Amino acid sequence: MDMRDIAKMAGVSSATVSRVINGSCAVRPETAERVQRVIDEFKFIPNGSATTLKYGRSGTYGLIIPDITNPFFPEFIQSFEGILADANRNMLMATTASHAPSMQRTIYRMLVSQVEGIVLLASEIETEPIEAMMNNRVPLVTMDRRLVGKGLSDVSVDSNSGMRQAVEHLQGLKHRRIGYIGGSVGPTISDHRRNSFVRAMQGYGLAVVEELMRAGNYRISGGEAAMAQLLDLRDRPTAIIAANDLTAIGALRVIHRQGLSVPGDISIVGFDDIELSDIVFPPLTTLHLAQHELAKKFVGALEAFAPDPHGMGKQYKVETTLLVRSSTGPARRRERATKPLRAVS
Amino acid sequence: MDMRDIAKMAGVSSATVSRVINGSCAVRPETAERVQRVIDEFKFIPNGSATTLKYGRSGTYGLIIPDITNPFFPEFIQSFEGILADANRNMLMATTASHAPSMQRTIYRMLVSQVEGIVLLASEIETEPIEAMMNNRVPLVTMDRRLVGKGLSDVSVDSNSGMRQAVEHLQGLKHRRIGYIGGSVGPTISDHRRNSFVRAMQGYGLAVVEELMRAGNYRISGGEAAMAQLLDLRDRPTAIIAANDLTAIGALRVIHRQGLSVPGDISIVGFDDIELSDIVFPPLTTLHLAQHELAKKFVGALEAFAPDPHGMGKQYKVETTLLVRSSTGPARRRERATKPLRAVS
DNA sequence: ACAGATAGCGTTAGCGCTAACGTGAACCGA
DNA sequence: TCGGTTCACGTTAGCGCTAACGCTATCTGT
Repeated sequence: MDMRDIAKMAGVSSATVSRVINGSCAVRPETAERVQRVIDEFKFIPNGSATTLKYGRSGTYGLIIPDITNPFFPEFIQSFEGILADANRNMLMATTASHAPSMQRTIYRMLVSQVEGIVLLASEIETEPIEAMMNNRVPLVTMDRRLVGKGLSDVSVDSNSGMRQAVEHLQGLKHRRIGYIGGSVGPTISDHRRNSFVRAMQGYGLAVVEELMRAGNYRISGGEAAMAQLLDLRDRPTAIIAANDLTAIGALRVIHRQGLSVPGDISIVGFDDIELSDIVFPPLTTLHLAQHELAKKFVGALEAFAPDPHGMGKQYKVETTLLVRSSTGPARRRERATKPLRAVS
Repeated sequence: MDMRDIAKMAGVSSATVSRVINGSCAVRPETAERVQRVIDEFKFIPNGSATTLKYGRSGTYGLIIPDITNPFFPEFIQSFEGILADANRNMLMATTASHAPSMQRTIYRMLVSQVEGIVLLASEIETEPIEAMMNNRVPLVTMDRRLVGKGLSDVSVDSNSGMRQAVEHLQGLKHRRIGYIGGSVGPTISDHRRNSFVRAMQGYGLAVVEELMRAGNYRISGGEAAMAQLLDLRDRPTAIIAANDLTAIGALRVIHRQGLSVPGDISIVGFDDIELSDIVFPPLTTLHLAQHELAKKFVGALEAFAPDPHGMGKQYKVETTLLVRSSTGPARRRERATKPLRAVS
C-alpha cells in the first residue's frame, strides 16, 4: 500500500496524494477531500524512510543519557519528548555506559538513522571520542560543558544565582561553617557548581574551608560517603550544600543514621529539585531547576541548527532559584561536636 | 558521500561496498580491506533510510510509557534499551498522556518511522483505540493485559507466587488482619495483583476483608490516601501489601506522619523492588521483579515476530519472589487501635 | 479576441541502498 | 582440451516519496 495505490483509487496522481498528506494548498478542496477519504478508508500511513531518503530530513533527534536511574533524567526526558512530540518529531533515546566503545556504537546507530541532531547529557564522561565520531555530521548540544563551536551548542545551568541565594539563606540562619559535597572527580569538565559555591561563599565573606568540601558521584552513595567523612571531623559543618539532590539525600541518610537531626543539627541544601526531594524526610531545601525550561532550551538549540547544521552554535543558560523547604534551619549555637538529642535507629 | 563515492575511490562497485559493510563473505579479504580503509578514512556512515526503504526493515522498535516519572519505568528502559543496543537496534521512545488523541499521534509517528514492533507499557489506559490505530500493521507487545492474538503478545507479571510468599511471610509473623492497597480503578484491565492477593489469603486460610482493601493509583499519593483511610478504621490492619513500591512508600509516609512505626505498629510489603525501596526508611520488604528478565521477555516477544509479523502471539510470564528487608516484623499482640509510642512531626 | 497569468494537476527523475542476476576468469576432472 | 563449476565481482532495477517541471484549462486585462 503506497501513494500510488491511493492515487489510483482516488483517480489522481501520486503527487497529488503527497500534496494532500503534506497539506499543500495547490489542491482543490474537493479533490483533497476525495483523496483524504481514500486515505482514511484504507488507514494509509506513508513510509517515512522514503520521505527521509528523498527529502533529506528525518524529523528525529537523538538523546543520550548516562544514567536514567538518576531521577533527574526521567523528569527531563518527559519534558523533552513532550516538546518534540508536539512538534511532530521523534526521539531516539539511548542510555550508555560511560566507556567510549559503547558510546561510539550508539552514536553510529543514531547517525545511520539520520538523526538531525544529538543531545548529549553526559557531564561525567569524556566527549572527545564522541566528537571525533560525530565528525561534525549533525549538530551536537551538550549540557554544562560551556563549549560551543561549529555545529556545537551548550545549555548550561547557571548555578551562580541559586548558589548565592542558598549561601545567603544559610548565612541568614547564622551558619558559618558551610560544607559542600560535589559531583564526580576525574575526567569531569570542571565543576561549575563547586566554583559557584566558592564564589558565593566569598561573596558573603564566609571562609571557604577545603576540609569541608568533598567530592561525591551525583548519587546517593557518594553523598553518604562524603557526609560520613564530614561527620568524622572534629569541627563539623553546620550546613551542607550538595551538588544535586541525590547527593543531599545520601547526606541526609548518614546524618539520620548517626542519630543527628536535620535541620536541628545540620542543615542541608540540595540541587535540581527532583520530585524525590519533596518526598524524603524532611523535604529538601534545594535549588530549583526548571526542567521544562531546560528541555525547551535543548529543543530550541537543536532547531536553531535547522537552517544550517554546520553553523556556529550558541551558549544557552537556565537559572536556578532557591526553594526553601524543611531541611534548613537555624545553626546550632555552639559550633562544637554535636551530641544527639535522642537516638533514632 | 554515498557508497558510490566510496566505491570509486576503492576501485570497486557500490555493490561491493555494500557487501563489505554488511559483512558478506563473497568478497576477497584483500578487496574488503581496501574498501574498509577508504570507509575508515572518510568515516563513511551509510544512510539507514535508504536501507530501510530497500530492505523493508528499520531495526527500530517503539516503546510507549505512560509515566516515566514512576521509577519502575526508567529501570525497565535501562535494561530494554541495553538489550536492543547489543542487538544493534534502535529504540524510539515516547511517554504519553493517557488520552487517546496524543496516543494515536504517537503511534502514527512510530508507524511512519517504520518501527518493526511496539511495546506498550500502559496497563492503566484503554487500548482499543490503539489497536484500531495499529490495525495489525506491526506487532504489539503489551504488559499485563493477558490478551494475545495475531501480531499481539503479552508479558505478564506472575504475582501469584510472590503474593503467596508474602502472605506466608506475614502469617508466620502472626499477622491476621492483612490489608491491600491496589492500583488505579476505572478502565484498568482487571487487577491481577489484587486477585493474586485474594487467592493467597484464601490459600492460607486468612479472612479477606473488603474493608481492608483499597484502591490506589500506583503512585505515592494513592498510597497515602488509601493508608489514611485504613488508619481511620476502628480495627486497623496489622500489615499491608501494596500493588507497587510507590504505593507502599505512600503508606509508609502516612504511618510515620501519624506517629506510628514500621514495622513496630504496621508491617508493609511492596511490589516491584525499585531502587527506591531500598533507600526509604525502613527499607521495604517487597516482591522482587527481575527487571532485566522482564526486559528480555519483551525483546524476545518482539523478535519472535520477526519471521512473521502477523503470526500468532504468545503469553509470556515473569515470576516474582519475596525479598525480605525491614518493613515487616511481628504483629502487635493486641490487635486494637494502636497508640503511638512517641510523637514525630 | 487574444497574449499572458494562474490554478490545478500529472510526469519524471532520483534520493542511497541492496537482492537478484549477469559476467568473466580461474579452476576442475576426465 | 573442453564443458561445467565456482568465485569474485559488476550491473541493474527498483523500494516509496516529493521537488521540479510541464501541461492544460480557465481567467484576466486591454
